[in-house]
Amino acid sequence: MKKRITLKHIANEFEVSIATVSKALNDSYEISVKTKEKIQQYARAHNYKPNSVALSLLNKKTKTIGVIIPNIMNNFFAKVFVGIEEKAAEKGYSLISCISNESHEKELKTMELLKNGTLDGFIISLAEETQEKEQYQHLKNAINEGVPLVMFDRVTDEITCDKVIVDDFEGARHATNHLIKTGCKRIALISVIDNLSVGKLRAQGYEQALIENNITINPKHIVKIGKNEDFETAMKIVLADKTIDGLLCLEESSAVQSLELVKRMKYQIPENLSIICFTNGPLPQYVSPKITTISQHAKYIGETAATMLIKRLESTTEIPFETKVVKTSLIERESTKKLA
Amino acid sequence: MKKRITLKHIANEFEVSIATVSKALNDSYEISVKTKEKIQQYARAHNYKPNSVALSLLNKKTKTIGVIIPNIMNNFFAKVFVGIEEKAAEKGYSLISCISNESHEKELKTMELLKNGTLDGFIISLAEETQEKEQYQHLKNAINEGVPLVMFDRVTDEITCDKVIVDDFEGARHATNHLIKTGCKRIALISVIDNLSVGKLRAQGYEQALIENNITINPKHIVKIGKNEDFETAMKIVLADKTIDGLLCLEESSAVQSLELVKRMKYQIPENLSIICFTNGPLPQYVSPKITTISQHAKYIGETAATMLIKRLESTTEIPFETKVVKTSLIERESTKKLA
DNA sequence: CTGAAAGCGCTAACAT
DNA sequence: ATGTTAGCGCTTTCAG
Repeated sequence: MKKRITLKHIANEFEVSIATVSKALNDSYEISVKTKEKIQQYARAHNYKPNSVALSLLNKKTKTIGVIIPNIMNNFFAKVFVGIEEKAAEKGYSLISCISNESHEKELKTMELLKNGTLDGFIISLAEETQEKEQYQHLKNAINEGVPLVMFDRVTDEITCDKVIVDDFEGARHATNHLIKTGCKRIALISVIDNLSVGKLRAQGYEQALIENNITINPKHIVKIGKNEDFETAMKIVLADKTIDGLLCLEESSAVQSLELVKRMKYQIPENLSIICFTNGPLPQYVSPKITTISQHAKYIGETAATMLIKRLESTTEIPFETKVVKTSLIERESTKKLA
Repeated sequence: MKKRITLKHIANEFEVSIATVSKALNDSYEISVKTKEKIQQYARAHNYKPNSVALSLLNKKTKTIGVIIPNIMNNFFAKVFVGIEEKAAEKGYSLISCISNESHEKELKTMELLKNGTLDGFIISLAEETQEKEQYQHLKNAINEGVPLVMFDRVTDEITCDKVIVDDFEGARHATNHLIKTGCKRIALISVIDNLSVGKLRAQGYEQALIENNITINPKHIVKIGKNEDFETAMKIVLADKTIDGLLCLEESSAVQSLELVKRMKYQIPENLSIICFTNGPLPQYVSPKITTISQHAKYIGETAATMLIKRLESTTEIPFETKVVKTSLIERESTKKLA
């Protein structure tokens, strides 16, 4: 085990000062070509790497971004993370990543912990619990302390900062419209995420589409299922209404589960019942029939968030805060009828 | 935007030395109770946080672990990551994470980049390309430079370090045996990962089970499908042999795809054809029939890897290298027959 | 062309 | 009980 070599070692080796070595390695014009060459060569041979901790201390920049994500097992967040990672790596930033696991406390603690100089800025999507409790003090603190922040997907109006969000309202509205255009008349909304900002927006988009099409909103068709309720039981209650001919599921797992259920109940899909769900992960495309989904362009969201943050970090001037809204796309598959 | 407060500020405030402030905040016996109280209170009021970069420079420890993962969209790796994260957070470590994206170059570059003092150690699973090319110089370098390393899942004998691996051989052997016990006589092996160490081990386990049961190994039943080959075409060629009554798929997506295919071909599952696959992700359990899987205990692997690394980092004495082998579990579902 | 000195924020041994 | 000094590894004036 050879230990890491420092400027000091090199300086001793050639009996010059540390400053000279530093300059030589930075190819300063102040140093003679001869000296530069021998020092650079020695450094290369001994695999010298500047200690980035020392540089961070000096520059008060760590070139590191903190990423706080509610749940990496969620396909959407995993994809966003990939986007962030790619952009960050491209721009020479490292990522310190934390999984809040939907816990407010974990989110808060890691933010406090990391605001100690290790990070230049944060990219965060709020934990479910944070959105439920509406406790945003930790975010306000970060802002106050001048730590740049970019929020994505699960955001809040309480905080003024850069944001990247999905056009959830429009995505749901468009999907609902699509169901209607393909002949569905009685569409149920299945939400297991009504505690999330995005869940609420999607529900609003659904209602808007119904209104625009002069369809009366039937509260019985709006199914909000909590963590502790049994999904299948709740679904059976809705599906007792045999006239239901469309399902808009606000995330993928409820769509896949519903699909299994209605298949067992002998529905023909999409003939008697159409299904669309949010989140374009592997699940909806591996089941049969393949489920039509609303893509949120997760990776692009990640890239955008990273780009926004890095731009702010590297800007010398003040930049006004921005909220970027990413449009969704409907990916038609087998669970919906074709447009005539 | 208030700026981060330092010991110096506090020292100025009370007209004492920086050392006094430092000691006061560390509750040193050297400092009078009065002084301690007023300084601590001031620090709290002004939200003082020690600058961890300065501390890292001083202690030559960053309390940060680098995690290099081939692909976070892969359910197995995502789960391992969760395990690592949980353990690391518990022990007060942060994670710098990189996705190698199966690229040797990305893996190599990030390792070189991060070996600059930012990290205390690495947890890594090799990129596919690294295993194919068998280029391990970057890992050897890390070892030589005294950077502790823990490898998991995709490892190599070329490197001597702590390892956490799955008992892939035994998992495949056990699964194959299970198929045989439930009546399967002609079992095909479906591998899209024969370029990976784990893929090879699983294939060996399969063969071992056949040998033990006096079943002749039929090369036509061993299907290795490369990245550029069409999965469905390859499967149809195998399934032209109508006597095949079992499939052992070495990862989940090929199992799900096979399932769809054989369902279309009107096989009854598990009556005429049984299926088992590796990796216990959501996919196999959401399809119908639910697929029997081999769980690798991904999260536990992550926890173990993190524990091993941290133990080494915090140990003052030399610890011999260890390889922990995690046993798989068979999770029986609907795609296999019940044992009599 | 090279070096001495200061400083990034902090701790610890050593005065006083 | 408090302060001084040195140093972690590096860059950057400013002198020489």
